[in-house]
Amino acid sequence: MGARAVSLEATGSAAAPSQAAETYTITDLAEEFGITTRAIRFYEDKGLLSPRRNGLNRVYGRRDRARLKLVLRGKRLGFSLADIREMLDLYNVGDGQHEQLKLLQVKVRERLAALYRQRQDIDDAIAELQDGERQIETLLKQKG
Amino acid sequence: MGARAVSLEATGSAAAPSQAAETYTITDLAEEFGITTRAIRFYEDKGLLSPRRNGLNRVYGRRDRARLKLVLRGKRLGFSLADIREMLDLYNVGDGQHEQLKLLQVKVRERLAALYRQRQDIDDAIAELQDGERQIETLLKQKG
DNA sequence: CCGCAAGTTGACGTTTACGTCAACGTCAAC
DNA sequence: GTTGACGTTGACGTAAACGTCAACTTGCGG
Repeated sequence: MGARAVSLEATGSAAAPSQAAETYTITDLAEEFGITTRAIRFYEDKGLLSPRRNGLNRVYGRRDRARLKLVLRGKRLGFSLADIREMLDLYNVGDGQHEQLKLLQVKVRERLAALYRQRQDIDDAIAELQDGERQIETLLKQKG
Repeated sequence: MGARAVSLEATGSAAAPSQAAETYTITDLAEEFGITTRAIRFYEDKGLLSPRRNGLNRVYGRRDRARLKLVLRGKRLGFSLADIREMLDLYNVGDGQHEQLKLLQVKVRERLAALYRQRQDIDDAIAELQDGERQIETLLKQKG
């Protein structure tokens, strides 16, 4: 269908500074962030995004784009989509209120604790593997 | 059925130092290593173990137990069961020959490289989250 | 007026390492 | 003789985050 309809000036234009609405198609965002359209629709299914519609077509505004950015950031930090959804929901209810901040703080600290544990596990594994590597080299020198 | 049949002296006895065969039932091993019998059977399905049989019942010897130990060690180090199978197979073909050692070395180095990358990612995430934590605290102090 | 590219929904497939039945066998004890 | 603990195989379920496919719809370029 015609998805390129509305997005006349997605990346900023020379003339017409009117900034009418700053909208994006699903492929605009997919390309910008290096993900697939399927992923974006999946996020919507999970309640992380809720773009407007032009008929059937999804129309993303600046806030949608910002939300997507937060989603990807959350993923990079290792949060599950469910976690991310929860955090985003919090921010949209009271918009940065005390309670929400507290909860976010809890989430962040939990994630940090998990990451510390993970790093410890990895360090242990690295140590063990380095040991193994040395042993292999010794064997290779002996019999190799 | 009768699984406790053969395993008269699994953990070493006072009399009868004959050490007849040193066999274990599946639950012996499961309990010793803190895993489920289902897991052990699963490993067998994947070709990681191949205990003898007493009729239908699995009978594990010392070598089986050693292999299982290696499997669990491999898992701790982050190898997939397929990887572990490959490595175990290598060790049983030529039993520690040059070629096998070389291949094992490659595997170990690959795994190390992956772990270094993972640790870097985790460190990045930790830094970002610590940053976020500070910002949250600042906001909480400001607006309390 | 037609085709094609881009969009849509919905359903099923993928991967890994098991968990969870179901339905059954069997041996030792009570 | 039956209960109960332990064993067996086989099949299906789970979780996460999408990929892939099918079957359509729609609007713009030519």
